[in-house]
Amino acid sequence: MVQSVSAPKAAGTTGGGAWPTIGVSVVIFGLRPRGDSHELVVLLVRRESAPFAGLWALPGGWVHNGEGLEEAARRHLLTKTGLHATYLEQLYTFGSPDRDPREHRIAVAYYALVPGDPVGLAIGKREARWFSVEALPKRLAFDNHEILRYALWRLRNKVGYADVAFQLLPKNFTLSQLREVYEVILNRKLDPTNFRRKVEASGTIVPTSSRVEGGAHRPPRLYRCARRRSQPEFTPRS
Amino acid sequence: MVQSVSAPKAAGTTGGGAWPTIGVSVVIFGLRPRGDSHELVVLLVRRESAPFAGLWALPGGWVHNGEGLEEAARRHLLTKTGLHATYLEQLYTFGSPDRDPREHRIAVAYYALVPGDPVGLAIGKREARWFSVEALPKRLAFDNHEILRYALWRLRNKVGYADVAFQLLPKNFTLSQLREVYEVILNRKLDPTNFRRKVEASGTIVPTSSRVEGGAHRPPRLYRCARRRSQPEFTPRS
DNA sequence: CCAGTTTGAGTAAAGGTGACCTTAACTATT
DNA sequence: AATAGTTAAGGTCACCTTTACTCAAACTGG
Repeated sequence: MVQSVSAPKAAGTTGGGAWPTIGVSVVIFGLRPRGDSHELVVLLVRRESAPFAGLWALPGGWVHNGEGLEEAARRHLLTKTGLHATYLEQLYTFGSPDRDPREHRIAVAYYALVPGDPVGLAIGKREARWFSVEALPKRLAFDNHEILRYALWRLRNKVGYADVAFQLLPKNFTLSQLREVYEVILNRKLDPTNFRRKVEASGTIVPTSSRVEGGAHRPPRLYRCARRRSQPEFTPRS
Repeated sequence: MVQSVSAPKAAGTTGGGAWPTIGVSVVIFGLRPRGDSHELVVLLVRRESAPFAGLWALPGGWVHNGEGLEEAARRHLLTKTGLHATYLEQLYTFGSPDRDPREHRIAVAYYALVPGDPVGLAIGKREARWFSVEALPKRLAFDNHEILRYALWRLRNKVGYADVAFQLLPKNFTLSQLREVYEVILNRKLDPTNFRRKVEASGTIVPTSSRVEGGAHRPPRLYRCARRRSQPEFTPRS
């Protein structure tokens, strides 16, 4: 029953901040064509004001009172980038007192996957850009480098045991496309035959009747995800 | 710089709450003798004041300004129970606006493992008790039932691929003891021979020169964890 | 019509897992 | 003193999964 009357107000140097404030940060993963292949990219926005003005940062912001965390993440995702994420999962909560020089601000980090080739961003006034995960800016605002590193680690892990790769593809896809997603995320080549057998046995994809014609090779069959909207295997509702 | 001046208030009883407040909750797992075996138990404290007065709840409380999240979890763990956890890992952040009837309070949940047989608690004034995970109170305060369910799910998953089981045992232990920890957590019998082979091959334990004498059977060798203080495989520093 | 590509299917070796058997070493009982 | 009962510790075998590799099918472009 520790109840403080003074609400957190732009605390930091001021003596008024009794409790940490809270916000969300979203690591948005996408797939971008690169040569005859693709690369894994993340979306960063340029900070306009202090602290870290001019540096690139993860999209995010405040959590309103009465607003759920995932709801807040979706809101910032949409208003800052115009993107709809098909997949959104809580990552970790970063709460080091010195991660924001102004005040003790806790960030609940999420990561999102957006399907297709998200080249055009419906951005607002903010400058936003996709960065290859292999060529990130040297310095990012706050502890965003650490958040990103963790998100990448989690995605690479998760792709090994959960059906999360579809979320980066359009509704229908060939097995080659799906395999390429895995290859890009894991950063290594996979055997086409073994990959096919594994994913077919897992029952997570369903063959379509249509094929892709026009290639200089045998026309591949199109597949779709067996159960659309696959969410995290255990989703706390709160 | 999404600094909304008009903050949604309606923050519980206090009129000043523009943003959600933040706290930590800790799921503390222990091992308790039961018959000639053991059972997995969690520590709950009785709430003295509203809301949910009289109900059992997870230990926890506020995060101070300038205090790290894990630091806060350790503090509440120690002051409310007198226990030192050998293992502490962030679980999930629960932020549903209606999880606390008074105000929007976000809870960063941790789970902890305490070694040995933690029968005696150095509790303060609060009433605290160990509950078997098989016989929890019907109703818990807040969304603590959900947090607990998730913690148990995570522990059961984690024990399959990470070396966390040692954390519930004293420094030296026999393979039978270690196996029993797995059996209790997973709630099923394991083949002693196959378990031995697997854990020996994993290289996570080191044989000691000593054995346990006095049993009505061949004296078992004592082992210890290969790398003590095994922390989460990826530990964000922030 | 042939070269080149990817699709899609199959096969054999290697490694891990689960079920089961056997011996070792000690205590308690007869 | 012998024996039954217990768990420790080591081994084997069948089965499944993974990995590496081979090969035919189907299409396009020259």
